[in-house]
Amino acid sequence: MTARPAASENLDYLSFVDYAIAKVGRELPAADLMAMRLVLTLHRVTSSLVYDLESAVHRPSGWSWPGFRVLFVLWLAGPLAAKRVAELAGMSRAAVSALINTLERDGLATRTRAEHDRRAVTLTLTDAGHHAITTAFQVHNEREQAWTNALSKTEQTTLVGLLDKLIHGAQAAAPKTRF
Amino acid sequence: MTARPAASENLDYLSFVDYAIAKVGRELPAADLMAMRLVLTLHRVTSSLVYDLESAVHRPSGWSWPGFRVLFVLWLAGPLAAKRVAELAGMSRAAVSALINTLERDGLATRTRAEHDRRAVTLTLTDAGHHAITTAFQVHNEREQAWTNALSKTEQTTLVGLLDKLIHGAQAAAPKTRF
DNA sequence: CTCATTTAGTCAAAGCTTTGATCACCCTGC
DNA sequence: GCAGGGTGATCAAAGCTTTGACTAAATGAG
Repeated sequence: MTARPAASENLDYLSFVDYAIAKVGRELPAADLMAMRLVLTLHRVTSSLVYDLESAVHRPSGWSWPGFRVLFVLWLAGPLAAKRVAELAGMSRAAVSALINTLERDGLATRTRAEHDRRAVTLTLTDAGHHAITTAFQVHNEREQAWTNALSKTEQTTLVGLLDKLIHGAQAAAPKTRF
Repeated sequence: MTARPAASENLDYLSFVDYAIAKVGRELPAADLMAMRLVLTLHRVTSSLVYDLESAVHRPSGWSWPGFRVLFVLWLAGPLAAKRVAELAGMSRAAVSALINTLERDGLATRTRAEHDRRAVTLTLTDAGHHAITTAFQVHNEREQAWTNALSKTEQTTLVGLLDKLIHGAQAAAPKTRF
């Protein structure tokens, strides 16, 4: 995990983490290098993972990662108000609104005015949308397995536990998480 | 970590993970639920973290998270060709090109034609850019500490180790990671 | 009942992202 | 020395993101 920092000419995306930590340690001795390493690593792992899933699974099928997230929420939590979709998928209401334009155009979801609240819009998966998400999810899940197979079941459980602890602790520290 | 799945009306961004896993387990018994949980959790933790850092630290100072990433790379690895910045910051050359337009306009970085290769462009931090990134990084790092304080030092080390193992394993499995 | 406040959704502006041209330049082989 | 192929940067198109403004509808206080 901490190979000897390479010279700056030989760096790549991953080895840059070690290099950066060594350099910041010299430039700003007061910095918390462990916090820095953790955030940098977390971000790089997740970016690589999302990039891989999007480019290997979703874009070849003609959709985007955000579109997948919306379809996924609608698939599992049924017809929902746009506001609820935004909360569960972790995006703004405006983003859901824009995304639904695309999904509706492609025939995957529909927008209907809600019964009791005429401001609200209810989003529903079409049959085509349901078929699309179940098909896509299976390929998606196979790819997830390819990634997680690098860890034993015990390690996977430990990792999830630590991530849960991290996010619940963060909520307690009251950072601005929107969610 | 696995509270009893809530009814769909009471879900929020975090509890949706448990709900989704329970539901997929019923709908698609062949799915690997642990892989699903790991990816979902990893994505949600990282999104929350990035959103917090961006909205609490970077946007108030007038820059974006991607802009920070470019400045960070230039700060630590010195004047660099645009291509190298793209590799180290984990974005496309086109993205760097667009980002530098903004950074140059704001006086934080400069573009100069490279000596030996007149196609290439060398990116350099201005004094203002250097001051901006060192100031921003310290606030950034304090916020990183607020997050990571939820874990003990031992847990932090374990988490980084597991993330490293995950990404190195993923590279071995040859997914499309770009990096 | 009515006026003020809150809330849902959409739009606009600005920025970042990607892929796929396109142009300029380097470099190797003949 | 020069043609062909490879490479660096930029641009264009399309999509997603955010915040903030705006409309319309629900709600609540008096």
